[in-house]
Amino acid sequence: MQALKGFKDILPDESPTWQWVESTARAVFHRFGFGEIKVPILEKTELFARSIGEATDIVEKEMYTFTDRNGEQITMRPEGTASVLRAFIEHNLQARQPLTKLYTIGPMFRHERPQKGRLRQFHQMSVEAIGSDHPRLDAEIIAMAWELLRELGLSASLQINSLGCPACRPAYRQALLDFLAARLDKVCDDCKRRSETNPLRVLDCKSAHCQEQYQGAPMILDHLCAGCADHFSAVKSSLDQLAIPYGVNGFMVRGLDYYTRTTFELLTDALGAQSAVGAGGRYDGLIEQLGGPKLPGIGFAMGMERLTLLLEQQKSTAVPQTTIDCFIAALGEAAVNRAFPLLHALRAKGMKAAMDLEGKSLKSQMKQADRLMARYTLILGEEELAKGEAVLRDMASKEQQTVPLGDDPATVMALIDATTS
RNA sequence: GUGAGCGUAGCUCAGCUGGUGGUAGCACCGGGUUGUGGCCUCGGCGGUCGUGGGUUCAAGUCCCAUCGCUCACCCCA
Repeated sequence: MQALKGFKDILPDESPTWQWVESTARAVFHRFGFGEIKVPILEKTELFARSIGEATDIVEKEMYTFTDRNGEQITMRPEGTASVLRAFIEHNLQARQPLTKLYTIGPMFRHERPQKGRLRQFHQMSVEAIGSDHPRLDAEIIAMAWELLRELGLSASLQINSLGCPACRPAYRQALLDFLAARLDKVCDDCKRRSETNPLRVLDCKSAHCQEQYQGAPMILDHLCAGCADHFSAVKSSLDQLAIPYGVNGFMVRGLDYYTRTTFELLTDALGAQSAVGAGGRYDGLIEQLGGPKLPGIGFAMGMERLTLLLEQQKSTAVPQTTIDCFIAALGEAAVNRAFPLLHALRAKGMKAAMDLEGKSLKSQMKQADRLMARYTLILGEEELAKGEAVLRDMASKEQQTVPLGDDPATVMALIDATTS
């Protein structure tokens, strides 16, 4: 038996890295005023079709969609935003406060060919701010993503773009299509296809030959309406205020249809082709499109596999090590009988404690203590036991002291506490 | 969906033009140290060579299929 293609077990060795990413993210999100929302993994297929876009690759060929026992078309979420907005609308969250800040963390599913940093079940931290179209909010959101990466000890480059709005994008799109129409016979098959499905993406083609054809192509940033142009320059100056470095990339296009105005990506060069560790943008018409109030919003997602890969790749020392407070090494049946309830008592008092249950040699038990990175080892031998004592060894300094066991097993903990502080 | 590379011990890998699977390293267990970890040293445990066919006297090695992994394209976090 083996896991499905593109599905992966996260083993205990890797868990500390994952937990650290998650706890750091939560801390940052909370500091920026975001609250956690937990949303279902399954939704009606229609939700994703309406938000992400019928013609996108995700909806067209990557979703895990099936008919459930009641004959309903349901889908395992391929991203987080749609579900969060559905919940926002369903529970009228806009009625509680003018600006709603939400994040969710969990698995997403896309049937893609697995690759470095890309799995079929992957994990994202997804962040949404709903209720304002102020450009400072865009900058604040980007700043939060930036700050999270900084606190994780990772570096990435920030690229931003504006995709315009329903007032200016259609005209630009038409101008681009006109431009492409004259050159369609000279470009690669991918570009021919893209000009049908997502013309804005054509300009980002990697082929040098195609790039030659696109010299002088109309650029979205030159076709923004006054409102979008002002918004974009305000976003840029707000980022300047926060001293967050960015590059403007007029080719950057998102794969989801709902984006408007500001879009951004956080890119790394350390993950091969999967260079985006985080990306997002504004989606001002989406909530209304899903049947909710006419409210603007902006959000981003970060890929947890990619973050943990980066941390492991650079052997980050920031990830806290798993250690234990005390290992109890007991020698002989009488000592084990004394140690076993002591172990339980220490744990009940909040201590990370461990002991060997197999009656191994002291040498073996010391090795276990070392492997578990125990701060202390409490050695309970026949001799000490007879005197109601034990030996407490500081594993780093190798200093040992004889300690009274006392009637209450937890006195040992008090002693360790005192020694630690 | 397209293309390329790769599957040998828990992990990292040797294994030549087919001829008995490696005293390999790491990890694990034990001894050296009859009650003291990391270093050292000695020993031990551990393998359906991904799976199924085929060629051959003989296949880890060659061929086909299949599953999986990896990388890139596409797309995307």
